[in-house]
Amino acid sequence: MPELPEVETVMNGLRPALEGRRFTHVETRRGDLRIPFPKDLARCLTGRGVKRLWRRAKYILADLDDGETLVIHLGMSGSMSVYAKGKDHRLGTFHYPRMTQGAGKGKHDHVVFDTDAPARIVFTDHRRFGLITLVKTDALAEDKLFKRIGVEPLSSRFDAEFLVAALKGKKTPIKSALLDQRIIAGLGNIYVCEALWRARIAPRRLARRVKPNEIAALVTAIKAVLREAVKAGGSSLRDHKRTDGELGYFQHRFAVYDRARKPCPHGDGGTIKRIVQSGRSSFYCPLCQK
DNA sequence: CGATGCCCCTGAGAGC
DNA sequence: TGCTCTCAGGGGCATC
Repeated sequence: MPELPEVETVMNGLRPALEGRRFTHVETRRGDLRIPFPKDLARCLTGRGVKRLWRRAKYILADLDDGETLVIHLGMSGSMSVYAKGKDHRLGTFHYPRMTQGAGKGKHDHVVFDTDAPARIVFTDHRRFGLITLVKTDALAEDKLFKRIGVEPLSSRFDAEFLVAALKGKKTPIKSALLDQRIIAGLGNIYVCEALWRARIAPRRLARRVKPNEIAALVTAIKAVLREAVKAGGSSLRDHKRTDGELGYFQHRFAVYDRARKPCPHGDGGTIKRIVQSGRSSFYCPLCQK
């Protein structure tokens, strides 16, 4: 499901329920996700406070007040729902649904976090490709999950010079290189397709054959599409929803993703085509992407 | 090391 | 209605 804009949206939605708050009660249901929950996760989280929430690649990170970080990945189908407890539904600028009976009792609700906001956060993931774990905060960068993660695309370190160097000599198609989290952190299938379309680069081009001026255009396109999508609350296709239950709306602005056989919005008479690259769909316009 | 293919899991939607 | 097939915003691991 979620790429950088969706993860960013979920993280922002969690903020009023988590940041500066304390876990009053935590319950885990089935722990056999991508990696098993740490032993006694529920018991050992209870009573601990969250100092700060942030995002790295497609991970949501909650720094706890005692030197550990709660690490959350939503996989393909994960979501976090926040419910307000008590009379006041409003937490900061967010208006969460009132907690109803059964919140957290669904078939695929794997963890229920109650905090002193007061709020209830429910982690749901029907495909179970997500993960929740704990890592020592000062060892995050060297952790197996993070040590090979590349540059944040919305940071100033991600520029044309960086990407030219990163793609140099790469024999893999440009589409695959952009999906490689060791190079750029947080891009997924949707935003790679959209950025390639904006930069007018065909997804099958070999990375090493893409010219520096095209790479510069690609960097601009990646930053722009991600910023627009974050602003729109991400894209809601199947599973993504915001923590308050509302949908993102960037899917209405897709130029190519999931638009096979539709006209290319560049308006030159091209038609969007779907191809498969390393088992995943790529959407592009054969007329304007060269 | 780099590139590729397969697999993890469940549900939705299409076609028959 | 119900079966079977294909596909899905991710990523790790085995293999060559």
